[in-house]
Amino acid sequence: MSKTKDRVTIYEVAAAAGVSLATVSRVINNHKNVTPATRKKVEEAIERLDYRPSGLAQALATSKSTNIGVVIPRANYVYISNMLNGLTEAARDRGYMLSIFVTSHNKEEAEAAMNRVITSHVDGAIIFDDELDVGDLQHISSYKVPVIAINNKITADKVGCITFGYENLFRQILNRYFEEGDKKMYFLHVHNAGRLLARIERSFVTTHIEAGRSYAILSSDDSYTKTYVDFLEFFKTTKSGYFLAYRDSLAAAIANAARDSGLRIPEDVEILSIIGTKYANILRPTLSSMFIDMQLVGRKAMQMLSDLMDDKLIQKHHKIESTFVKRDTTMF
Amino acid sequence: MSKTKDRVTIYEVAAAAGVSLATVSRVINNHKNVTPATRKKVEEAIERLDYRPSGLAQALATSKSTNIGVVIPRANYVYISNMLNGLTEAARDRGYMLSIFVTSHNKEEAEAAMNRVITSHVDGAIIFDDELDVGDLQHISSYKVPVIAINNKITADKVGCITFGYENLFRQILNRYFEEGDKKMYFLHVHNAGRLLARIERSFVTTHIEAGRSYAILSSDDSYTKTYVDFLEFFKTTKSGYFLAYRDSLAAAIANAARDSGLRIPEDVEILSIIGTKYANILRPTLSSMFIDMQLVGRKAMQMLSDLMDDKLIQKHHKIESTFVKRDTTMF
DNA sequence: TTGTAAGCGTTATCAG
DNA sequence: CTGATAACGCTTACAA
Repeated sequence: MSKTKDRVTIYEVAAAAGVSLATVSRVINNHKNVTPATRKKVEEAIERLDYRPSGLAQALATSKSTNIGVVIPRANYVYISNMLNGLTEAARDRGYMLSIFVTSHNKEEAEAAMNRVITSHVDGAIIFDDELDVGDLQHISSYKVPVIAINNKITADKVGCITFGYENLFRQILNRYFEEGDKKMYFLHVHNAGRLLARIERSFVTTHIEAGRSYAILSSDDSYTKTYVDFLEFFKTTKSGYFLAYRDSLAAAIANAARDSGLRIPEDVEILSIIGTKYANILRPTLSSMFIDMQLVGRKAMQMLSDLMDDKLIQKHHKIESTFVKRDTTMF
Repeated sequence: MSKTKDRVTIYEVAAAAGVSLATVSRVINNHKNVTPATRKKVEEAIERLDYRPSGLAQALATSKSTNIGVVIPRANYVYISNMLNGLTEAARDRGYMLSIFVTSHNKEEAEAAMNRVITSHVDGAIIFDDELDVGDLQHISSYKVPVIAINNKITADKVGCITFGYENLFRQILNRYFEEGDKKMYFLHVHNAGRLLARIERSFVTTHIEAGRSYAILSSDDSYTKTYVDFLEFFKTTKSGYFLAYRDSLAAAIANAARDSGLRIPEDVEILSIIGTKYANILRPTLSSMFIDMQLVGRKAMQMLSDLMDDKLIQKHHKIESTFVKRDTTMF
């Protein structure tokens, strides 16, 4: 049988060191009131037995798990992994581990994830899933789980949030283009790409309507190859336009298709990548893009959560502005 | 004070339903031997009190945490997030959560991470950090933690591994080039980029030596911009070469610098991206690259771990071969 | 079918 | 300074 030796417990250490388990506990928690001599005895026993305390038992006894739950959508976008990176580093610096929960962009799964977060007994949660509403988040925080919501404007008792400043800048870009540019604008609609995109799409529509401009929504798959092929077809008949794509790879698909169709960028075809990453600068033509430093978002979220858990988060809502970087795919 | 109501426990549910806590436990664990009537009473009480069992207490009682520890290097490379994605999905399908531990590429941190994995009481671990050796992994598995090591050929009692088939293919590519190509080869050395790169670099050297060929190692920073600037300089004096770069962004830096220096790809400058991602196909020129499906690696790792935990992993070592895709940056 | 009680591995509150 | 002992919230024989 694969019965390896059972986990060494604090009792065995106590026995080996000839003290009580209480003393061992004091040693591993660096409590004062332990004679150097006994401390040494205990430490040697620990070393000898290769003892590691059980985080589980500690968590149960102290009701602190040093675990942070992170809920993210399943899509493996570069910007999400950037955020995860900021999160992991900030968490590590504070001595927390991260438990990852993935969801799709749908409400049921998001709520199921919530339940798993609750039962998993985390000390706090960072939730990047805009399918959840105030009720859901209040619900989880009623379990004494402080929450930072990302991309979801919600504040409540133990709930803080980080939102992205996209729409203002986006409108500005459009309005400026209405004045100085001359091409018709096309928005790439991606099904189920989350509420952020949906909100931007709405901005796109209303800004056009307010300006009395015509526009078009193009339905797209969230895949480079498919989009590339579609646009090769598209550019057979349409020879110019200003295209707004959700992410770099989609924007690149349009750029590549345009070039391969003999169109000039940005003279004939202009493209804006809405959620830019570092690839916007690596791809050729370099992509004009809107940008948010997701690594920063991750770090900030962890910092806010940390404050929230200590009951000293004053600014419960933090807004991170996006920036616009003009590169080769737009005129301005 | 922020004293929200305390967590509802199984006792309160039992009291509310007028049964004992054992019965409640049976209900939440779907044990048979519970009258529909009592089951209903209990379920109503659960609903009414909005009760969620504590995963912590369950884990302690059953010594199963349904948690898998994942150790990954801190670098936020696309291929790592791809793997993470495969991992998260496979884990979710099996009802596990993932606890993430990040390390840098150094042995001490890796060992510290090991300790955290051990105390965190996970049911199994997936370790993608090639700084650890057999001893370290045996050590963790002596705590009854089954382990799958990725990119590290180690098998032991409760240890399985996934390795990458890189070197053979790599040597093949080089040897073929020795026959048909004519440029001098340059290997981009990146400091602290892990043992996989180091191993490939060694292959590079020995293959050249065996063939009696001269070569060069170029020291590089792991940054697109820095590499791009360096190569702009480099191409002022050197006008041709076959360059081997660790990842897509570095390969793109060379390609862009070459083009911006008026050099032709692949006639003057050839480039191979060693760890290709989907961007190899998006970038222009498209990058010839070696490729491993890291999402698959993640899924496979989870599957092997799952088998290992059930004591029915027969093939403890699984090798995943890389493939070579010729694209625009090489002649063949 | 249901209840009682002994763990699971710690921490923490008392006495001593 | 150290040692009993009661939690922490749940599972699981064993009894009833």
